[in-house]
Amino acid sequence: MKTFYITTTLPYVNADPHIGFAFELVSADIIARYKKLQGYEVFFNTGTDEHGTKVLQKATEEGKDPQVYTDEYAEKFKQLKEPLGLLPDIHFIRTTDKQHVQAVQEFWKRCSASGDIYKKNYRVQYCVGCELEKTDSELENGRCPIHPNLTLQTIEEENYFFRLSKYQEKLLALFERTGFMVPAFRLNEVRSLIKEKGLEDFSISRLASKMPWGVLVPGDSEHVMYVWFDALVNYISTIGWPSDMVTFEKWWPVVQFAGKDQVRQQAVMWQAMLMSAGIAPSKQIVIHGFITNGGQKMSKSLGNVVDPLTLVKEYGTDALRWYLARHLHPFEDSDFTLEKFKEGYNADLANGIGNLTSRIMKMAADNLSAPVTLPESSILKEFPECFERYEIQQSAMLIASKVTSLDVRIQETQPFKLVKQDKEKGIALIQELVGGLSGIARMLEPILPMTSKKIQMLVETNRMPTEPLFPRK
RNA sequence: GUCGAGGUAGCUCAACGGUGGAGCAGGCGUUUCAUAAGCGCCCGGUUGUGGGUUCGACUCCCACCCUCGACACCA
Repeated sequence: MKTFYITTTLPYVNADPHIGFAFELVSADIIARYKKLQGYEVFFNTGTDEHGTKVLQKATEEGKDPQVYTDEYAEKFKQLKEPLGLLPDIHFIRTTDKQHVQAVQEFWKRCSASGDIYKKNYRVQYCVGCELEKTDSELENGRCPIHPNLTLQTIEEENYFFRLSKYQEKLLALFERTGFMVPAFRLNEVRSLIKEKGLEDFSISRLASKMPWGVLVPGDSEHVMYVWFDALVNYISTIGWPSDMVTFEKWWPVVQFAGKDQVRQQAVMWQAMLMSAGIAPSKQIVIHGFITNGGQKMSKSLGNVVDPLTLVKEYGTDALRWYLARHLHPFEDSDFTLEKFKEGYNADLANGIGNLTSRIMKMAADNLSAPVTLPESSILKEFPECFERYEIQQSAMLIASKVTSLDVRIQETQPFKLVKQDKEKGIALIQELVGGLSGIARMLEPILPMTSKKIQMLVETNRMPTEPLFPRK
């Protein structure tokens, strides 16, 4: 059987799940479901990234043991499955899982054996005000934004480094592979950067005395692995590497979904790490954009983070999935507002799919003596092509246009009248419409699985819905 | 600053150099199978600005203005 392995990134557990991650999960889920329908055996992975400074910090703030803290958070993310309508057999890995930790240590050893890990002094900048280490991106004009009046201290410590520089040429060669990254312009960005600036080795450990919440470096208990190194390995540990190589070989390589802030980590660091460990690169990396809120960046500090679960509670799972699929650009940033969400819901779902189902199935229930037996209705041929290119929005738009064309067909042929004048012709027409509706249901399967099933059930039992599929809001 | 993408109808976006389109929103009309839903029509744009090439430019060239993204450990 053909196999297909797809994964999201693992969200870091220092904040509640937000709509951006829901977008990533649902997008990957739609592709996973599509592949299943195409006859593939599918492995769909997600999980939580649980080690590192920020988690330790958050746990300490809340007066919790980090393990307890991460257990709670992992549960929160696991519980997205139902409300987001994810495949029931989705795999959920935690970077604190024993099997993962062992895999990471083995992975380290492989890289080390390749001569790609070495010790070097590492300079960190330290803000006395925050009593925290600061990364360059956290600084403004070389100063801590919270304590701009204090001079940062430079602390040196010995860290392990990964020999990223060694893989520059190999990475560039990998990037030549067409379709390695979708959309291509993301790859062009890194490619030109590598060519201009080159790649420097990066630090992959921290002192355990300062930051104990991580995977121990094999053979050196004074060091803990930097959370990047640890987390990336999940993509192979989740499918059994290295203990179950049969399973691993069955699924690898992977199609990865990730946000645009992940390009470097997923396309450069992770691919180099795989090369070092002697493992084939990922199959494909698909980079999506961010969701803004009324044009503004969503962030905790701005307090404008959209909670996907609130939307699900009011509108339902498939309503959220529809919005994510139909109204967000797959690769660019898109804006979210409640008004737009509601507008889209009413236009596409209540007035569109929901209403069409009601009107067709009412005619069917009233006039057909038996459920329509369905010939293999043909699906628009552009439809699968959209998914192959990860153009989920396009596929949703095709469905919407199909809905409109059926509405027009009803208007033009007036089967509700015809059936009174020429019963035979009227019935034939209604059967045709039911067939069309069923075709829509089939196209909806990967995107709105529950709605698809509901419509198919109505067709099979020749009934109109007892209540609207999507009540108007 | 360097590199990249883009600025088109109120909003979101389409348009191989050949009379600027769609969806949503808004207005009018109309059908009754349907969720005050549907369908039709209308409204709506000197295509960022200024030059140039061309018989002809949203589309090519130059300049300028503006917006957004990337620029390494943001986990």
